[in-house]
Amino acid sequence: MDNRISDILRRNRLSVTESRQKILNLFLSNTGALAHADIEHKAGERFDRVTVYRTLQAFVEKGILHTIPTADNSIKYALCKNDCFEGHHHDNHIHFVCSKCGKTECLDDFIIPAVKLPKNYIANNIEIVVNGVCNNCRKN
Amino acid sequence: MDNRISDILRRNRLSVTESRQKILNLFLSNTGALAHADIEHKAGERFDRVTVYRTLQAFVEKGILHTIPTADNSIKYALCKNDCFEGHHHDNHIHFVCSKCGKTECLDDFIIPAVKLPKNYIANNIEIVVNGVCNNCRKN
DNA sequence: AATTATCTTGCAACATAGTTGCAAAATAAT
DNA sequence: ATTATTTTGCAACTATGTTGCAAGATAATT
Ligand SMILES: [Mn+2]
Ligand SMILES: [Mn+2]
Ligand SMILES: [Zn+2]
Ligand SMILES: [Zn+2]
Repeated sequence: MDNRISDILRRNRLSVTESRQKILNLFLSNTGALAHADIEHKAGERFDRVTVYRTLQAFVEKGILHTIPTADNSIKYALCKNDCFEGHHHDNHIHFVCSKCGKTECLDDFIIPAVKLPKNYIANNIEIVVNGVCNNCRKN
Repeated sequence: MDNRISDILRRNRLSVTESRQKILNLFLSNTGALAHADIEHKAGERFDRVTVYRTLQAFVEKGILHTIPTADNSIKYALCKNDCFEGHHHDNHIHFVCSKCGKTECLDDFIIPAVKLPKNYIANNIEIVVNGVCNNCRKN
């Protein structure tokens, strides 16, 4: 399999195994976020449910993937772009869910704006999920 | 039970039953959002799981409650303040989750700001959930 | 107020999502 | 090549959510 993939795994001190390579490959060769179920079935390949759970969990811990909470209460996973590492995520960008094609995207260049809060409230993390119609679906 | 409660139910064309009154009362006498589990056990009272699901669902449909998606992928429910009605919610405010006391609040007066999106993207709905420390917990 | 019609509830049974312990298999270290 | 460590898959389990249906409660009608 791709060399880049085993590099990423080794860099994060994860032993390179077949399922980790295949699951990571799904994210690298896919734009958009994936749900657990997507991964479990993807491409005819079938991984054990438990392995998928543990792999996603490991990837999130290591800062390879981040989670996206969506309105329908299903977690999606997407690649971290740059400066995330073990236990320290910096994925402060807007997420977009298209109601036509269902795709969930990271809008990596669209920074979370400052939000006003009541007096003495402290913000640590701000999640913004926009639901709407993406460029592609608007045209068709 | 409180008169106001049966009024709300009748106004929404819901027959006034004991469980609906008790569950609605929980929200009226409680600041902050409640999760399904909170409601199921609340105050020694025990309602059947199925009844709680169906009641919450009915209240959301009627515009009495709205849902709040949280980062840990658990839905919370909170009262709609004003102009929500059957199938048309207008709860476009910020939600705040305190990481100390765990309380989830509707910041009803804190309007969702406009967010920049890529060209040709259309926003229909914007969810903002802020995680941090509330006024109360900051002082202690 | 009594009867009838409609709606709601609780139970059982089911479906799906997620977790844990453990032996076997795979990977990494020596 | 051998040993040590990590990961996997299975089974068994818990938690969460859904559906059909008969019995009970509420609302409408007389
Ligand atoms: Mn993202
Ligand atoms: Mn709210
Ligand atoms: Zn789209
Ligand atoms: Zn607090």
